[in-house]
Amino acid sequence: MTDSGKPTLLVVDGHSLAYRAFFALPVDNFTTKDGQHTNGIYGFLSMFVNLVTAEKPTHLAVAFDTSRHSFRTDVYPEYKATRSESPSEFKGQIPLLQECLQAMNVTVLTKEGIEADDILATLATQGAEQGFDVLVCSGDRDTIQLVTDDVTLLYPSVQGVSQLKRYTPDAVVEKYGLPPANYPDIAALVGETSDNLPGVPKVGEKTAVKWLTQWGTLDALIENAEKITGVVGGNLREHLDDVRRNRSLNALLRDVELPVTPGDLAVQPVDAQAVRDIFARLEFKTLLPRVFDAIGADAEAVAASAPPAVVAPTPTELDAPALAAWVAGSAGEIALTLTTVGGLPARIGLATADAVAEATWSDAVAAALTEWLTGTAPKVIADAKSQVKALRRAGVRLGGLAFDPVLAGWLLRPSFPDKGLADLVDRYLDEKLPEADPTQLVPETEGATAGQLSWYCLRVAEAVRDELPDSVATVLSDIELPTLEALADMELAGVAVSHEKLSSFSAELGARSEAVAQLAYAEIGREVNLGSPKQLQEVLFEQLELPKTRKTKTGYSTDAAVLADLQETNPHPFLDLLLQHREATKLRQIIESLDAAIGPDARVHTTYVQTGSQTGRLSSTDPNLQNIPIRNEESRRIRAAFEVGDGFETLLTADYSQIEMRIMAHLSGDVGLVEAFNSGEDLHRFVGARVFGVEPADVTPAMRTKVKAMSYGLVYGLSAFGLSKQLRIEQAEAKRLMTEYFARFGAVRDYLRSSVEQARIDGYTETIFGRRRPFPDLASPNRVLRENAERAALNAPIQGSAADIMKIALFRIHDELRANDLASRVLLQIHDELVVEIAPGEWDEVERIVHDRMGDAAELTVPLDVQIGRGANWDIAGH
DNA sequence: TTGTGAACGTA
DNA sequence: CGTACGTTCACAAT
Repeated sequence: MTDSGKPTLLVVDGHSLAYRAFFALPVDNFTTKDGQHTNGIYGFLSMFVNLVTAEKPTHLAVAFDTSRHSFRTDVYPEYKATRSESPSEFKGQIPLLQECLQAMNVTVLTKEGIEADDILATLATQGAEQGFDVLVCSGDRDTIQLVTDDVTLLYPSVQGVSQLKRYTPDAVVEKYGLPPANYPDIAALVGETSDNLPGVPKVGEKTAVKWLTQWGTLDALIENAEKITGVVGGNLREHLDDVRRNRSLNALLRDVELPVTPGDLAVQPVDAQAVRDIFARLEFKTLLPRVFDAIGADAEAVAASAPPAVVAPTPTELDAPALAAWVAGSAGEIALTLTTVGGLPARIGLATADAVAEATWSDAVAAALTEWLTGTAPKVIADAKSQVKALRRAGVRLGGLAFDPVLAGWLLRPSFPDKGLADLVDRYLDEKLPEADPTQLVPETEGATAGQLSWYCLRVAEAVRDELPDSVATVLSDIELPTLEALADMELAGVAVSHEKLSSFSAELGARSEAVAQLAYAEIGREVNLGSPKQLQEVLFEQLELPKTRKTKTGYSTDAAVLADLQETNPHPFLDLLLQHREATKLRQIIESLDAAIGPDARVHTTYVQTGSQTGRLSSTDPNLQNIPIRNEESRRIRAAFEVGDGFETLLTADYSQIEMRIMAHLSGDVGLVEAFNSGEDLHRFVGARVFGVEPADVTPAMRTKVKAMSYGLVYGLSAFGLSKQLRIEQAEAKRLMTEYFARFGAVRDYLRSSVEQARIDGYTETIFGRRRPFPDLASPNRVLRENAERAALNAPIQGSAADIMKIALFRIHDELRANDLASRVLLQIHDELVVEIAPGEWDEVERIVHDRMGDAAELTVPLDVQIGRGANWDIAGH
């Protein structure tokens, strides 16, 4: 009810608003477990709830189009004909949205051959006549004609569906210069491209308004068309038929026969149970209370429909012998959780389907459980690596790791940002994992105990398993879990890093960067913060008046590529000094953080995040040891600080050469590329010879550089534009290069194309070993999103297969070293490289194991080439 | 104190 | 307008 005391009728165009929401919301975050997209539904309902909350209508209806076919297409078959078919991902959401609205007891109106806006027009007209304040919410501009003193249009702004612009008669006049009733006249003259209604050429809003103001009505204008001078006048006379047609089509019907009248549309409380059911299917959680609040719901019905609250059982506290007996008496899988303090076990909690037990960790507990813990009895552990490490620190090597729901959840949805047990409980059980509020000294809610965590872990594991395709389950059991065990040992081992080497280098760089900074200040006559892109922009582009090149979100780029470009076109001593300063401070910063990470054992222990990538690679944090510099001579001094540890003889490095190109050769079966790898010739020389039509011996360094960039670029979905930029050559030449390349290695292109096409059909890509990565955006109507997805989908099977192969090699080496009682151990993995610490006298045997297990990790149509290096530090070993 | 963007290191 | 990562700093918002 409005201030005027009149009832308020809100009528909404469901189709157009859901369509806008569909484009506005990222599909990744709005896809159910079954793969149903819900972004349009969610976006619409969210906006709808806000609208109802803000406007508090007393009467309510939502109208939908039935199909593209309408009385308008009967009259003018080309109507909306240029509109691309709305994507099937969107269309499938409409029936579900209507189901939601029905559950909310909101009247849904459709009529064959009639568009939603005609229904709105009819209800608005009737509503105004019957004394309602009417609100029309639509994304179609034609509804402007409905605006009167009693009818207000709410129109979504460009920023998104959440921002609605209010069109009252005054607002329409302000925006268009004419009252609402004249809007269709303007639109008829200007035309509407999205509806495929061409208007008068060269006539825009301004001219249309001028004419209509002058002549009063469209009919008067048409009658006086002869009097209009100039080219536009001629255009008008030539297109009078179009104008008449437009005007007749953009007039909304106000007398559609409907099964209801505004009076029938009184807002009713939602059907709590039905809303809960459909929202559960769509996996909407936060929306539920918002709908109950906004539309209203019977409190009792809401309570009655709520699923019974799930409360974790209270664990039984047991002593060591009782716990051992509990384990012995339990059949099947047992979930295990160790809470830790300082990296050592603190409490142990166990759960089966019907019992939960826990105990404080002690030597007695460890002793009582050792047989079970180290044996093959199957255990389920969430985020197992940290707990496996804690147990190893306590002297127990866990056996029988059967399942990790966190790893499994990541394999199912590698893009999901949070993947801990709490997120899985939320997603797969639709429950909340009790967590103590860390900001409160005395938390209101207690966090789950070790036993309860195990109880949740076991239930989540069951739910996740249900969703796991066999091939993905195999990746988990045959690749990820064995890898986890190897990573735990690598992290515990750490790598010896020389504080002395680092600190002297750091001091050197510190002095240099200070000296360079002073020289740079002298060049520009003042001191600025050389690390501040903002201040640098001022210096470069204002003070020195250098040409502005690449834009960033916040201004102009000052990155190394831009500075190098500027140095070529507008040499200035400041540029070189700035680059030198950047380099020195960057190196110093890397050194400092590395130095800070050296532990009391003089070693650095990184953490490998097994769920850290979307492709299957590992990532490394605290510190990241996968991005230690190597590119230039100076930075290699950092690698020289990674040394063989006390009690060991030397370091070994082993890396795959061109593994991604080899995988490409294998997957594409390209005869030329396969031959390249089997010929023993240098890959880029071989490819260059083919592409440029010369003998391998005659391939110049420039030719080699080009095909090398091309080959690597292929794996990333490189374009001619990108290639030309990277090689600093003309786009035409880059294009020619690509054409020549594909003429010789056509199967490569065929493979890349078909793999993206297959991914579009399946909705995911797959590696050689069955690891999947979903790509919902391949179906996106948004070109940028779609093309980004295409490049990522092209790369995923290649990068992912390489990651699989390296993981397999890694755990087999790890396992074989242990099985053969060798003290040598793997320390680091850098995607295609391993660093191994060799114990005295073990070089020969370990070298053979590493070489062979890396070489036979996968059976490809081309050999896997492995390069081995040896040295007292990483720099020497890496050569 | 926290979040974001630019920049830059690796494969 | 080339994929996949993590870290640091400056700067703005809080």
